[in-house]
Amino acid sequence: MRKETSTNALNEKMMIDSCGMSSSLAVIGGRWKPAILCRLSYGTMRYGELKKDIIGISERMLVAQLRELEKDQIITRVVFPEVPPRVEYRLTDLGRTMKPMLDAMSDWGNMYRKHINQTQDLSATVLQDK
Amino acid sequence: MRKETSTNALNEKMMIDSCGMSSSLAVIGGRWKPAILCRLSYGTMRYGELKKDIIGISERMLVAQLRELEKDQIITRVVFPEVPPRVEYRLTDLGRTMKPMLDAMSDWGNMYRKHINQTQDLSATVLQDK
DNA sequence: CCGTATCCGATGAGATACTG
DNA sequence: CAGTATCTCATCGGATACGG
Repeated sequence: MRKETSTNALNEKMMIDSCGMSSSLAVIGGRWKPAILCRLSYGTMRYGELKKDIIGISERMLVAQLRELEKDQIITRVVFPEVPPRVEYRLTDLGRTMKPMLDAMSDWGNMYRKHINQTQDLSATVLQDK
Repeated sequence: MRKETSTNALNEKMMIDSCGMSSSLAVIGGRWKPAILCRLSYGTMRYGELKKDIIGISERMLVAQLRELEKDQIITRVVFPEVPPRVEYRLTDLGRTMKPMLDAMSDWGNMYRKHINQTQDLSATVLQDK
């Protein structure tokens, strides 16, 4: 970034050069984490609510992604010793610091989709800016 | 955004709920695209420069990622009809609109890594904010 | 209600050798 | 110089059945 001295042959260097983006992607990447984070950013949710709300996710994947986010200290899992059992998930303080990043990604993604749809509609099969 | 559409027609709803994040991740996600985008955000680069600079990437993956970014209209590939051949890659106007998002991701990722390293150093085996 | 366990196909990604 | 072509293995993600 500042200078590209490629004398260091470590992948660690590559990650530093990638400006922390790789670290962010390691936490929020994957198919389902955006959906989970987007929902929890609005507040606490129960397991069943997440499962019902995120259309198409399997229980296996939901649990796996929640466990990863918990391990990464982005969310917390609160178990209520009741019958029937109840488990709530919420963002940690660290998780809430993601908001500017999530907003930026959401904004650009929406803009990008509109742009792609427009160019597709206008030029149909022809890509004239290539 | 690209490849999920075939299996489940309801995924469209999920992606809208995910606030465009999925669209962004479809474009910038993956192991090598952060490294490529980060470098091209500083200006034009030749194929060989990218290959030399991004430690550990195989030619196969470099070409594949560049082709995807080109298809997504994020970068352009400029071929100079010279001997020896020369090919330059640069961001498109659309690609340059990613900067706020890339910066936000970079900033959060760097902050996150510092945070994780600190809590590891300080609390060792104990996680007290759980 | 809130998960695990198991199986399996699709995709991502690395190594190596070759080419216009 | 700037790529292709194959082969291979690891990981991601889906379906289904079962467990506390």
